[in-house]
Formats: sequence, structure tokens, C-alpha cells
Amino acid sequence: MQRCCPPATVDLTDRSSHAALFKALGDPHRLTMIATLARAEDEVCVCDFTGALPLEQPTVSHHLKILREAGLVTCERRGTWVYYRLAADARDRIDAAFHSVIPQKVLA
Amino acid sequence: MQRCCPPATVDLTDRSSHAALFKALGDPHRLTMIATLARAEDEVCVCDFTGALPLEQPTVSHHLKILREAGLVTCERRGTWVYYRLAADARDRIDAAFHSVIPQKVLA
DNA sequence: GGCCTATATTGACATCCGCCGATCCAGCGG
DNA sequence: CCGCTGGATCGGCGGATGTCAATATAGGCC
Repeated sequence: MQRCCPPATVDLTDRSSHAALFKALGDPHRLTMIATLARAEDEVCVCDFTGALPLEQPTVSHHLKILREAGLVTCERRGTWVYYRLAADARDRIDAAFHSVIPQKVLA
Repeated sequence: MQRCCPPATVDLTDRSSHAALFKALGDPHRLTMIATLARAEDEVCVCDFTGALPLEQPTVSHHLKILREAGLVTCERRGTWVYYRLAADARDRIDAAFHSVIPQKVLA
């Protein structure tokens, strides 16, 4: 391979975990769930999602599982119902991933 | 369907465009490219990516196309080579998507 | 024009993803 | 204990995604 110019340095840090985070956010319905949880400072019942979203119950459950496995939400069963809330560090985790990829400009 | 408690309000704002942004970021190799471009304030030649990444040239080209279509990078051909750089508003676009989903806490 | 090289595009393939119906499991109430 | 209901899991289906080899395109250079 021939040279073009000053060879640029490719940052080869492993970012698969960050990519996984963004991937979990890469679906409109999951974003809706996250946005809802972020606004309802309180917890949200699964039945609220199944009621409001144009999705069948198994699909809702599937998306919630993905968010759970990404560590973005937590859940708690109380009686028949299951309540979800935004993970305490969700905002920080996303923020960290973002800034690790695009570092803060100093003295913009 | 039976009621559990106080019915929560699901935020039904359309977030497909934001989801598309996150989706473009949801691949480790694409994150590597973005991180490299963000650090090299200057432009980066495609050949630097094909040289450094464990991917064949068509695959690199494919990922760059996805980033281009997401509006995250721009490219310019000069002679035989093509140079990519981070789109001017890339940082702002991601930031906006993030905050639209998880609004800034006031008086944390 | 003809060849060489860097990048883009195409086609194919295996895998993953979003979705649903069917089924399973956990609490509740009789 | 039994049936009911909310939620999770399973199985399958169609479409998207990551990857590569092969080919096309574009710009030097002779």
C-alpha cells in the first residue's frame, strides 16, 4: 500500500462495551421507554408500556430485557406487577461512553 | 386489562431519527473510526483505516458509508485518496439526541 | 490510450434483530 | 388447590446487518 500523506493514528482502544450501550439505544421503541422512565422520576409498570406502545406484550418484554442486560434499567416485582425504573447510573454510563468517543473540547 | 396503580404517562414523541443516530454508533469499528476522527482534528485518509482495522477494504468503505448517511462524517476526494473528517455538528447532534431522551436534571 | 492504485459498489452468505403467537411461570383470590 | 392475570420465555419468520471476494469507478502516470 502506498502512502498518501502524514499517516494518521487510528485509536484502537476497545470500544465494544460502549458500542453495546449505543446499540441498546438504537431502537425507537426502546428510546421511548428510556425517555418515559427518565421523565417519570418514579417507577413505571410494564402494563403502561404494553398499553401505550404499538407492540404486543412479548415484544415489550423483549425490549425491556435488552435494556436490562445493557444495565440501563432495573426492575422489581411487587405482587402481580413488575415495575421498571432507570438505572441510577444510566445517565453517567451513556455520558461516559459518549465522551470517551468524542472527547470534550477544551477551550472550545 | 386491570390497573396496577397510578397509570404512568408514556412519552410517545417520535424518536426514530435519534434512534438512527445511536444505531450508527452501535458498532465497535464505527466507534473506532469516530473516535479517531474526533481526536485527529485534521482529516483522516481511508487508507489509514484499512491499514489499522482488522477489516477488508470493502467493509471499511461500508462502515464509512453508514457514518456518512448518518451525517456524522463528511468526505472529500483529493486525487486518488479520499479523506474523512467528523461532521461539524456531529457532537451537537449526538448531544441533542442524548438530552432529548434523558433530559438534563435541574439542580441535581 | 493503457496500466496501476485507492476507493466504492455489488452479490452472496451467515448471523442477528424486531416482531408475533403460543406457552410457561409467579402471585393473587376464590 | 384451582383458575385467573401480568409478565417472561420459546420458536419461528422476514428483513436488516456485518463480512468478504469480485468487480466497477476514478484519478494519477507512462
